[in-house]
Amino acid sequence: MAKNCNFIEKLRELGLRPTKQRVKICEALFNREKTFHFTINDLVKMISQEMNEKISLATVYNTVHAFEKKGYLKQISINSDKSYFDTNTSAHHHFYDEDTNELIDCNENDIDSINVKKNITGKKISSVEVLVRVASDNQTQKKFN
Amino acid sequence: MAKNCNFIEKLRELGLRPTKQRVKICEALFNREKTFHFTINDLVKMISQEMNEKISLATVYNTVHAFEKKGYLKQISINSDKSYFDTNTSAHHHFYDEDTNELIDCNENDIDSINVKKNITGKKISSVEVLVRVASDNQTQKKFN
DNA sequence: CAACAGTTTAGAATTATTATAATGTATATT
DNA sequence: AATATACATTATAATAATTCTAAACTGTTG
Repeated sequence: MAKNCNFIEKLRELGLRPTKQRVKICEALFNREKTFHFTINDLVKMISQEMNEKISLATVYNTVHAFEKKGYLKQISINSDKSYFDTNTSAHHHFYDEDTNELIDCNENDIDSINVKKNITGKKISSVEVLVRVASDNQTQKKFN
Repeated sequence: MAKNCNFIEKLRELGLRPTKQRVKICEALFNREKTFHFTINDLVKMISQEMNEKISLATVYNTVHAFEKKGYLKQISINSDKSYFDTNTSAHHHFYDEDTNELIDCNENDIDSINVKKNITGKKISSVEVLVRVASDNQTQKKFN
């Protein structure tokens, strides 16, 4: 952590102007040892509280989406109510704790590699994601018809 | 397909009053041969256009969520922008066509069973879902730091 | 340092969903 | 069958997440 990367250079390489807002957001997201999972709301709160900086909500959305488009952030699908992002953009899976709404990374060894046997003509697989939901108690499923 | 199940009885068994709106929604959802994927919006449109019935948006939300809570519908996580439901509540995986936003069921044979080796103490696995995204062209991922 | 294109911003607009409170209706009881 | 009551439906308002807009601002290039 605190690699103090030259975010200005990084941003420039991406073709994004290194504005002070973007650099701050980089510091918030990428100056970390561990993978970071967040919602836009988390991030805005973090920046304003921990970093004592006010960045417009729209700018945070723009920037996060710009980073996502460039492949430096990944969007994670959980239950639709919230939209999570992940600083770990490599192919990896997640545990989702339904009790605490916490998202946990899977290591490579936690899940055997997925073997997709179906092929859709004209399409390439762009990702294979596994979401393992865990909870204290389990519910059973029924069939209607 | 027109199994013409007795939805009134079914609803009653669930402890849900068989109102005409609920029966209509059952007809829209469960009178089908194949699994059906939909958003609330799709469903409302279908009911008003194809079935020529006007059911309040709030009622559709309430009813779909009631069915989900009872385990007769399943919510599927894709990209957060839309919330899909599935009439197939058994454990199964999905393909998601990023070009057309279409959701396709996986058969049992399309993906080998997932072996989850990690164990979270005090938690049970409540589901394991795989989402295979497909698209015409592929993007590569990069690392920021 | 001037000019320009790309950015930020506050606030409005949009979209999805949930809450509210009045009205309606299925069901059990008479 | 009429009635009471609890549960449902509805239109509308409220909330939340996200995107749009248009004006002001700022990196960058020359």
